[in-house]
Amino acid sequence: MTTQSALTIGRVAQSAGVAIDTIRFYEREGLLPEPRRRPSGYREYDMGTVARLRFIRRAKDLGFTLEEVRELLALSADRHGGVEGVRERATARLHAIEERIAELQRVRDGLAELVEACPGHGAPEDCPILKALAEPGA
Amino acid sequence: MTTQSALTIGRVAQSAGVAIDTIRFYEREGLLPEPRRRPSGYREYDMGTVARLRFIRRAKDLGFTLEEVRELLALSADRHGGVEGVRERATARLHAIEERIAELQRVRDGLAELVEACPGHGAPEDCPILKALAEPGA
DNA sequence: ATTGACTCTTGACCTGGATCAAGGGTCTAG
DNA sequence: CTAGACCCTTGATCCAGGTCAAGAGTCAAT
Repeated sequence: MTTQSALTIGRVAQSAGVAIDTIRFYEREGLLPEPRRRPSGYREYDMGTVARLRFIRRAKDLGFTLEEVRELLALSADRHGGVEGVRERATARLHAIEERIAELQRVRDGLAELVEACPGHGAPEDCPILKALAEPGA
Repeated sequence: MTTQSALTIGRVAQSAGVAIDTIRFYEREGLLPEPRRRPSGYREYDMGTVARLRFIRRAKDLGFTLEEVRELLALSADRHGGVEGVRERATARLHAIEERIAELQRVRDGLAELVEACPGHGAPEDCPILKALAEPGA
């Protein structure tokens, strides 16, 4: 069992490795539910929130936007049918990443060719990099 | 020789394939010099500006930031020593792109593994994607 | 009891690269 | 001459994902 001890926002932030402001921001954005409050107004959390914040961080590391994370969180709470949605979103993300990689590879190849062809000295007119940038073609 | 006929901002925008607002924005940002003006205040350009805008667009397509483009433009005007700088910047950009590709490939591999392992149905607790996002590890 | 660390709210600000709106002047084809 | 397309300036707005500041209240250790 994870504990239900009351954590302050500062402790949660520490445990989850995010900034305090980020937690309040996520709350406003609907990624975290509104927490209980002490009579003084202080937010009270438990370890579940820490886990949820780590979930968010990991999803972000996988390239999901906060909007997509919101969806994933909703789907993960859906006991019937949520898993299909999760798999769909992950697949879509995977394809997007693959497209981005392919695009970057094209850019890299083009740039690598230019760098190789450039002697690194001489007149600007003879620099293939500058010529490629200046030429009307492509 | 390229012509020195006076072009309005609209024609330049059309020829270079950018928005009028973008041209004024680049001028403010120092990527384009302040142009001559008609008595009415209308900006007047020549084909050199069109070429310069195309240079900027191509450099952006290669992943250079506007700040870097500014540098490239300065270097391209430096008849002595500019080429070394250009090659350096291009090499740096190339390395940054390669790092970004490697990073995305790691993300892709991680995500692909999860998607493959996920049956696409069943309970959320059994979904490897959700488990990976929820687990404390890594 | 005090003090220093913590938390609260509201609301502004940041990056990069534009893009748009409002309100007004200019140019040109017919 | 006039209509409509074009251009001018200033300043606001957008996107995502936070980050910061001010001013005030609270908590815990000494």
